[in-house]
Amino acid sequence: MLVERSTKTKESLKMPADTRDKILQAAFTRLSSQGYENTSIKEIAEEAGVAQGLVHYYFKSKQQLVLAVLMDVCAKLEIYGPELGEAGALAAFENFKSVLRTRRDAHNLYVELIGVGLHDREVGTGIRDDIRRHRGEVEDIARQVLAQREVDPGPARAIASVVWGAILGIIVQSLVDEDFNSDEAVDALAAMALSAVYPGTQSA
Amino acid sequence: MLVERSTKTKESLKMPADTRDKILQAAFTRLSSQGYENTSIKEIAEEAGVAQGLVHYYFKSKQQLVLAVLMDVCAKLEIYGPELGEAGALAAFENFKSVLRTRRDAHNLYVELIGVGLHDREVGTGIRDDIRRHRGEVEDIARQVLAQREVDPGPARAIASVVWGAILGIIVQSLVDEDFNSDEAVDALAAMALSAVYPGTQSA
Amino acid sequence: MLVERSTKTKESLKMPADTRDKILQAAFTRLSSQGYENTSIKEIAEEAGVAQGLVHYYFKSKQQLVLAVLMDVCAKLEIYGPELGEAGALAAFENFKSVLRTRRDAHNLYVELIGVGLHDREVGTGIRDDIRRHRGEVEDIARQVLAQREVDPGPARAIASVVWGAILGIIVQSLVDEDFNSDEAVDALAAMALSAVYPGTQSA
Amino acid sequence: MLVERSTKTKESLKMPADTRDKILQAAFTRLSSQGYENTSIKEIAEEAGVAQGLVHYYFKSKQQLVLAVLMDVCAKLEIYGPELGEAGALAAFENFKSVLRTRRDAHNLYVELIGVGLHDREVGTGIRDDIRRHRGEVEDIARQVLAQREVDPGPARAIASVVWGAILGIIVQSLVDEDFNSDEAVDALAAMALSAVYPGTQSA
DNA sequence: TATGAATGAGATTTCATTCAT
DNA sequence: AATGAATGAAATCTCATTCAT
Repeated sequence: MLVERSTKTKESLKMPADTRDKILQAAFTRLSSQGYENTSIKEIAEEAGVAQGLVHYYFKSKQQLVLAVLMDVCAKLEIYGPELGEAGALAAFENFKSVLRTRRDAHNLYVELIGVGLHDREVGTGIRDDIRRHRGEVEDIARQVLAQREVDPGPARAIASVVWGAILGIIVQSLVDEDFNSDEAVDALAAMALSAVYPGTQSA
Repeated sequence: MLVERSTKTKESLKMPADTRDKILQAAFTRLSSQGYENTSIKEIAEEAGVAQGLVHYYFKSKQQLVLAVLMDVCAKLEIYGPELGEAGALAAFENFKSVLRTRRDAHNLYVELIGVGLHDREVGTGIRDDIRRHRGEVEDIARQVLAQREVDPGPARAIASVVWGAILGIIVQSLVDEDFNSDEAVDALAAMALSAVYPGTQSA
Repeated sequence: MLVERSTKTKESLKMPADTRDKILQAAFTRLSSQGYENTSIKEIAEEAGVAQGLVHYYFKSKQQLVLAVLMDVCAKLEIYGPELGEAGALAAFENFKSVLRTRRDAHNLYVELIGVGLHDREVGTGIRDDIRRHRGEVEDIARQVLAQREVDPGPARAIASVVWGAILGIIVQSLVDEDFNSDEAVDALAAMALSAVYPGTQSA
Repeated sequence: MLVERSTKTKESLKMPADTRDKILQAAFTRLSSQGYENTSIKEIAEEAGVAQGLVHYYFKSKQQLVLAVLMDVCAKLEIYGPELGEAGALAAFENFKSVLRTRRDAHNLYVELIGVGLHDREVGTGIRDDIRRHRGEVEDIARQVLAQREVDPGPARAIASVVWGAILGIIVQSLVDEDFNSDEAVDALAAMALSAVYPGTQSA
């Protein structure tokens, strides 16, 4: 929606969206590298090159600002492509491996905000909805695969819970432990997810 | 309350450990329910029923106190029993299902401290070591199962990365989303983990 | 000065006086209900439905705006009618009883501005002049009554000080204390004022 | 209660009450001379010679501090002596005349806090209770006088409303208008109050 | 060991005012 | 006349930490 405003061809106009974006960018930069509580509004304003008060002009509170940043981040974590079924799943896992390397900053912020969300209603809701959305997407893929294999689609939800959980857990491990071999882990997850589709049917 | 200390049943010395524990307990209570940054030393002291200054007598800083609490929490998250091999794995998964319900407070704190650890060297190290230890234990079990089945134990580490990751991810989802069906998820994880042991060999 | 502008031929032009008045009205509404320091220019602008900057276009500063509002309010506190002498006094007291009910908002603002005026030169001057004017009007009536009764008009000023003081004090009590019986108080004041005219002559 | 602590003969003890009092004194000084909104916690701390944070250590908020100061001020406004009946009334009026000169600072603060109290629940309650108390005391005196004169004590409350109202109004006028002759006003009030006791009986 | 007063830095937030358009 | 983005100062409040007793 912000984009619409910047698509105005007349570049001479005051473009408040630019300022808002500058602040959002600055907030993301600082928050992802320093953490939620170690980042002050003052620092964000400095990073953005604007007066401190302006941050509150665009975002009512620090919480609201963080929430806006979170929404941006969530979008950046998308790992699914256009392909469907098993091919789509494999492509997504492949993509995830590279995202794990290129989006460390976003992951950093995301994981920290999970923690923040545990004690902050609004952030918590944002995180929860994002997790639900992602899990839902994984469930769709699982359902497609199960359909391809012509077996009971029942366990799709449970499988999605595990797969998305493992994705979260792999993200955490790769952030926390510099020695963690994330490629190996993602490959194993892919194998387990795709092979386990059958047995899951019986046990769930 | 202070009087208890005068029950110097053992050596004539005062027993500071009592006080220290009281503070640790209080810190855990408050931290797990309110979060790291929403909990002040003053509140912890009040919860423990001691003077504010005493907290700094036992713990050099808030960070050190949190670190000490973290160690306690890590111990509480143990899910493995004495059994070995596949039976041990199944028992651990069973146990995990109940721990998910009974240790919400510990999980809350743990997950938040993962976030804190991303920007705090000391907490980060504590978390990382704990995660490595857990993953190592899972790896041991995986190795036992693979041995039982007389197949290549090579993928044990990768499997452990996925399984422990999924455990973390399931913890997060159960904390964040009140509608999350964690039993279903753990059952699916158990099925995937135990059935997928074979295919993992080829793909990793 | 407002009048001059509105003497523009009539309705064909945009009527800035309208805007100015809108702002004044909005300021009165907010100030009287929220208080001086709890009301921001931004709120007043919103209440008036104009841009924030426009408030400063019409009023150099918040102080000036408040001063303008004060003038309006003062006019609204008039309690004297056209009648003279004792009849005029009685009518004024009667009128005061109903004003106490219908102008609570104006009284609210007035009383608060008395407080503000104690530490703000300009507001203080406005309040002082208004009080002097009111007291002068009371003094006129007192003088008429004393003349009617053919006694020394000397104590008129002192009586006015008391009567106007009591009016202020009754306003305050009726604002501050929801259980205050203002009718009873005003009746007593009327009785005391009119009966005391004689004895006052001796003691003052 | 604070006094008790300072009555400890051992003057070597840390006397927190001293610090609290220092802050209260400083707050009164600044508030009465600069006004509620023009006085910052920082200034009060400086006036008291303590760190800013200490003010919040003793008083949870600025509001609470002001409330505490208000209580002190209310005590200082007492104008009644030990005498009873008409003599007591006359003495109180006499006393009031000098208090008007000597307690300008307290009156300043009191009047401003009436204004503040209109939009601040807690301050408002404090003011209301104080006004009720004072009015009650005046009512007692009025009742004594009426009893002395053996007439109906019914109008005592109404008379008190007027007399205390006039006292408030005279305070305001003497603060706001440097030319106001307060002695003259108080004398007139005394005369009106004492002479009007009779007619009031009939009219109220 | 234990207390709690005292410190001082820093964080969020509010707001009157200015200014370019 | 009108807009609303932008500024910068200041205010309240919180808090980890220190220190004298």
